[in-house]
Amino acid sequence: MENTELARAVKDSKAPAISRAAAVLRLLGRSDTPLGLQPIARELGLVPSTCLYVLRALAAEELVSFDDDTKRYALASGVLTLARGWLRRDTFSTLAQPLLDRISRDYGVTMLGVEIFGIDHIVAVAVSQASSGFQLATQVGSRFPALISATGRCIAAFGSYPEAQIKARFDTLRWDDPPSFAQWMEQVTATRDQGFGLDQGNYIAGVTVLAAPVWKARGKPSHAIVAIGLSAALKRAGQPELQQALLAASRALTEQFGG
Amino acid sequence: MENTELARAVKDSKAPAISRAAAVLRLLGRSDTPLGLQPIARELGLVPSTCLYVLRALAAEELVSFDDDTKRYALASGVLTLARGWLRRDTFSTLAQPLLDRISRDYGVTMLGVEIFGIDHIVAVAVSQASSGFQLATQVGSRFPALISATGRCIAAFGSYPEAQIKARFDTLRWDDPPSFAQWMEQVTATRDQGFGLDQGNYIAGVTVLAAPVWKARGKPSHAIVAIGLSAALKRAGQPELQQALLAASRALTEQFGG
DNA sequence: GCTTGATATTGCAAATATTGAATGTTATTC
DNA sequence: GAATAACATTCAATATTTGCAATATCAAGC
Repeated sequence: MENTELARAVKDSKAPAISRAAAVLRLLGRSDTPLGLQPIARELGLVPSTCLYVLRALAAEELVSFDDDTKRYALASGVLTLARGWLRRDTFSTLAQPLLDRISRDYGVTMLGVEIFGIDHIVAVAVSQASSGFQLATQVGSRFPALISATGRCIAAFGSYPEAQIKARFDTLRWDDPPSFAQWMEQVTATRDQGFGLDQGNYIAGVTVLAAPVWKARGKPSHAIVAIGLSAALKRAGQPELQQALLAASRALTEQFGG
Repeated sequence: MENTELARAVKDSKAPAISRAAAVLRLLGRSDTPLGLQPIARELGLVPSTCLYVLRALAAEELVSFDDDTKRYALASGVLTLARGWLRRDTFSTLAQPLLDRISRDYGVTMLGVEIFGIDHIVAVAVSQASSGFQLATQVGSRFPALISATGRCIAAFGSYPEAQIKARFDTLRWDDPPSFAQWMEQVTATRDQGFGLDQGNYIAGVTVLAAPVWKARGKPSHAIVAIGLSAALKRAGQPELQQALLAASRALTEQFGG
């Protein structure tokens, strides 16, 4: 479990309190309800007293809130203020946001701007929710495996990773309706030709996902923009146009951003 | 400076590394460019070697990024992932977002959902940028003094703070075009009657801000929703309707949320 | 209302993170 | 291009934090 990983991080680091603090913050972020001291300590394999000091320090920094009646801890909005510092300086999310908003509005889809972390994972750094109908809820900061869904096909297509490595990663993915590796590799090839990735109900049944890569520099794409909509709705309402809009936006972003 | 405050936090805490880490994160969040070890240590009054270990621990947790060529540190997207954990569980921002999006679209204004922290400060927890024209850039996580602008008038009007305390805070505010305290108190009274606060170019010249309070429980309002637009544009296009929309949304939120 | 089980909190000894000087490394100046 | 300055990094001694046990506090069950 995470316990052993945390134990290692604590051992190797010269500032173990920080590893513990980060683990606590992540645990609180994962939890759906505020947690008491004991559950936190137990889950992370920490000594309660140590855990208490960590929580107190985090509370003093306004990164966690403490309810004195229930003695429960939860994330506080201080984490948002940290995130703002990141957002403020991220060129991609700033440039992408208006484009995402427009496509989202024009086609009634949820749009994401994601940052690519190699073949490991992607993080949503800009979000524009579909205004109407079914909401496919994703927040800024959401993390996904790199090779999943439409973005995954882009990363495989344009990332020039050895096939063995891709296969190994591919085998760990969880889909609603998993494609075979062969099928998927065909789609990766198609992605290379078309310039965008397409996932029709594989990742989530009934949901179509399109993704187009964005380059900060030559080489592997650094980001992607993603459109997510109900397959039924997209069939009715101009998926071809959406594809063009997505491609145009991704090219514009590479232009401005990669400069 | 912050040095002395940090020094105190470090002394009092049983996990000083965490205070230092938080200070480092905030500094990196404030900075417009990545920073080297020395500037960080100097600014925060930390011993360089200690600061190095803090930065390494934060980097290992993916909360800061490290460029090995330039030896510079910056916030990493891990802070976004933490923020997501908070957003995911915040009822107000979830409920408010669609309402903000709609008003923003209908009236071409930038909409904020803010959380109120007593008479001290407010934090933007949901944002919907005006789609067109001049962008009044505010990100999720942005922090403002509690009594500034239209929200400030709401907090003064509905917060039942002693006037002396309000006056003391008021005197520390910075406005483009500062109202006198007497003028401002009149507007606070008007806010109590109308149910929403109005700032016409005081906070930012040429910009009109409206804010309506939202209650989680009886007593002081816990949140507010805020509309921000260019004064000239709002005069042309239905400020009265916007006021009604804002009031309706704030009442709906109090209903669902406070319910 | 008392007991029981659980939790949060404190004190103390031992392990170890912090410190400041020394060393290696890069960038800048002449 | 050498010398210098600033920087990042390592190292060993010590001041502190950590972990455990003991205590205090709380909630639930009988």
